[in-house]
Amino acid sequence: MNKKAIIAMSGGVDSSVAALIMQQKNYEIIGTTLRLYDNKDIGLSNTHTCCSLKDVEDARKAAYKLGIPYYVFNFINKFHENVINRFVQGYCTGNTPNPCIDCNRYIKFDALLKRAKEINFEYVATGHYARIEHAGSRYLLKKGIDSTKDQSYVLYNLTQDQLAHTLFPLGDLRKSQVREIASEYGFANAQKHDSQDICFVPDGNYAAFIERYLNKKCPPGNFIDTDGNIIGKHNGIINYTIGQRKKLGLATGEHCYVCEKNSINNTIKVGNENSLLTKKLIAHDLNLIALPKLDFPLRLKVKTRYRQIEQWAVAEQIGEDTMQIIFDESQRAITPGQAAVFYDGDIVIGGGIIE
RNA sequence: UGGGGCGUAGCCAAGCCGGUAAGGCACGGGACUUUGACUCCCGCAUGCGUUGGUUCGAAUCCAGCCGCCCCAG
Repeated sequence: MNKKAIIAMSGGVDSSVAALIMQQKNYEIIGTTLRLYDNKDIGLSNTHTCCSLKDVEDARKAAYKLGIPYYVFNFINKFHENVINRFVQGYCTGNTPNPCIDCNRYIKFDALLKRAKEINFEYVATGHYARIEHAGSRYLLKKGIDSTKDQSYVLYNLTQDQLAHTLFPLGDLRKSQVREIASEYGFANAQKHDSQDICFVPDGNYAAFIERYLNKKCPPGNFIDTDGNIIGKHNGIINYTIGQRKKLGLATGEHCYVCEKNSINNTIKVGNENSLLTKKLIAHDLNLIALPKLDFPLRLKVKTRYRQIEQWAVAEQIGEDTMQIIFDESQRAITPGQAAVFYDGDIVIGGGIIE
């Protein structure tokens, strides 16, 4: 009997091709799109057919072409609770969260995987550019072959059990190949543009989203320089993130960057480029993949944001759930709330949240 | 009131022995990007406090007026 897999189909070219490949590998598959929010929750009118609704139609079309069953699963409550809420709370406490990481952690590879098991499907497959390898006693998460598209960073939270039941059919392919395959097969979305921005903030204005969600304005406060002098007014702490230069409105003669956010005093400290440099970070909420625990300091590479080349560092586990990272070279704008992900070559050792 | 100095874009600022408004910051737009940022590219004063004058030509020279700053009584 064929193995059974649920394919998470976003309506994009990647997950469509992922489904095609799974089918060609003789898995018994069904396609599904996750309903994560109502249009009205994200400030779009119900009649607005852009974004999520359009994507559902694209996914349905792809599934129809493949001749596979297709369902829409409702995860609105879970998404609200575990992704949107954490996102909003993160910003309000002065952090800069990455909601894609939470969505993978709580929705795609937790809620969806559980749903799959309930209906006797062994695997969840997605269109992520990453690879999973069963090596010895452990499942390893590795970078996708296409380094420009690698998404292992946003998947560092996967557990051994989740990895055992997850498939990434695109991990060995390049994006250009995926588009070719889609084109040859005749998927309508073969040339569809890559998604960008946070999915529940389609206009990119996440600060306006937060204020709408909380139904209150985030209070303005002071910009202070590195000596503590007040040098201007900010529009609310959620509008800024560490390392940000634009939209500060501070004409000091040189570039000014956010280097610290204080949600208690509602102040934002700004300084020059050099004041953003740090060699050390502490990450908590750890998930280790390649090994259960780090028994001794390990030399590896670390990414502190999605689009970044990994940097050499030494990692030392200093608590049950805490990792200390000391970089060889100073890093620019290490940002609380973002994830630090540890790599040994192509292998994801694990990761945690920067504090 | 007398003496001195200064008024160029949202901010700072060059130009000032006349020849048709540098630059930086800020801001706006675009590129990049499946998070927020960063980065890169493009744009950004028909006008130099104001009114006249001299001149082929004035931010630049001259005069009046307005405003601000400093010193002195």
